[in-house]
Amino acid sequence: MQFGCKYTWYFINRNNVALYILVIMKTIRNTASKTAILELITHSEVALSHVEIQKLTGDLCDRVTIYRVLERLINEDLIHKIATPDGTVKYASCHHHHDNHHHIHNHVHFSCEKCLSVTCLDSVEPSYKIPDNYLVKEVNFTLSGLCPKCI
Amino acid sequence: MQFGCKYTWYFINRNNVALYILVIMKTIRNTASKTAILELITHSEVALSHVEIQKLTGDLCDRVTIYRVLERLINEDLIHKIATPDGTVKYASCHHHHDNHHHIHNHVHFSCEKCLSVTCLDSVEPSYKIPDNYLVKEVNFTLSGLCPKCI
DNA sequence: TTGCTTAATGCAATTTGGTTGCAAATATAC
DNA sequence: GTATATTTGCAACCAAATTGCATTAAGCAA
Repeated sequence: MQFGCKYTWYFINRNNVALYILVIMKTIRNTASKTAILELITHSEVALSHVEIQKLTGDLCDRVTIYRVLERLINEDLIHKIATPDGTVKYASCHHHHDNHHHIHNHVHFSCEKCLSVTCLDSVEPSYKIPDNYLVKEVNFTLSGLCPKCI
Repeated sequence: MQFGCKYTWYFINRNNVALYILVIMKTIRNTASKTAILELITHSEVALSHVEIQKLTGDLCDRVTIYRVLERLINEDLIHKIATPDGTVKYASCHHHHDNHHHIHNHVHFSCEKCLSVTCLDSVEPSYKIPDNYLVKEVNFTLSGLCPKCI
């Protein structure tokens, strides 16, 4: 069998049933839009919304492309999505402050109600207790109020 | 001066300027839509979105009315708004578990990534430390993963 | 370098979520 | 019951996000 893209065959034998699994590997491409948007987010002090990215990139690319690039960057684990308490979606770069014991992704953010900025608080480590019939995979901790600049 | 609704006059004297302030008291009315929507939210195990409320109420009222009723219920402090990690807005009834020391409104929720349900975790009390150049007014703590039903 | 394959983009159209203005309906006080 | 202001329904509007499809271009191999 021949394919133009990269692929691998896996073989497993389960319950006397032979399975050949074809894994097609999608090659991720680097484009001008993608690198520019990632640059913007990683160099920004605060988390950025789609409209903010659109204004900052100007006519670099279509707004639909921005959506698709953001989606890809999330899949590649280069950025993460933040929802502010009012439901606005923002994007920030990942710093990978994982909980070493349980490999839980921690997101600690501060959302200023005055200037509407969202900042990652990498130094803050929240602690909590939860009934063990829940499986926690991600911790999303958003504090809101006034940031140092607006206080 | 005469008004059909309730009102009070306040008088203050500040910097040699006399101010008469008229405070008009809006009377809140109970309607079929309002009671039905509040019933729905208070009796629901999980937080509900606008579309979910719309489906559950059927043709009880217009979708605009739902928005306006929800807004009023929030103002009356009977329900509160929750933003899930992906940016979806949901509504749940208030249980008033305030932080006794700082009078900060605590919102602790669990968001299931499989059934997309959002539940209030009233028993969980997160602890944290934050640089004191921030003024924290509200704490929004959302854990995500798998809920007991989906585990 | 050239050509091939498939990922990524642009554009238009569409869907979804939420808001606003205004006339009509209705809850509450008297 | 009547008066009055609140609430509702409807239509229109707006912004945010998604989808389909033809076109463009990134990256691999020869």
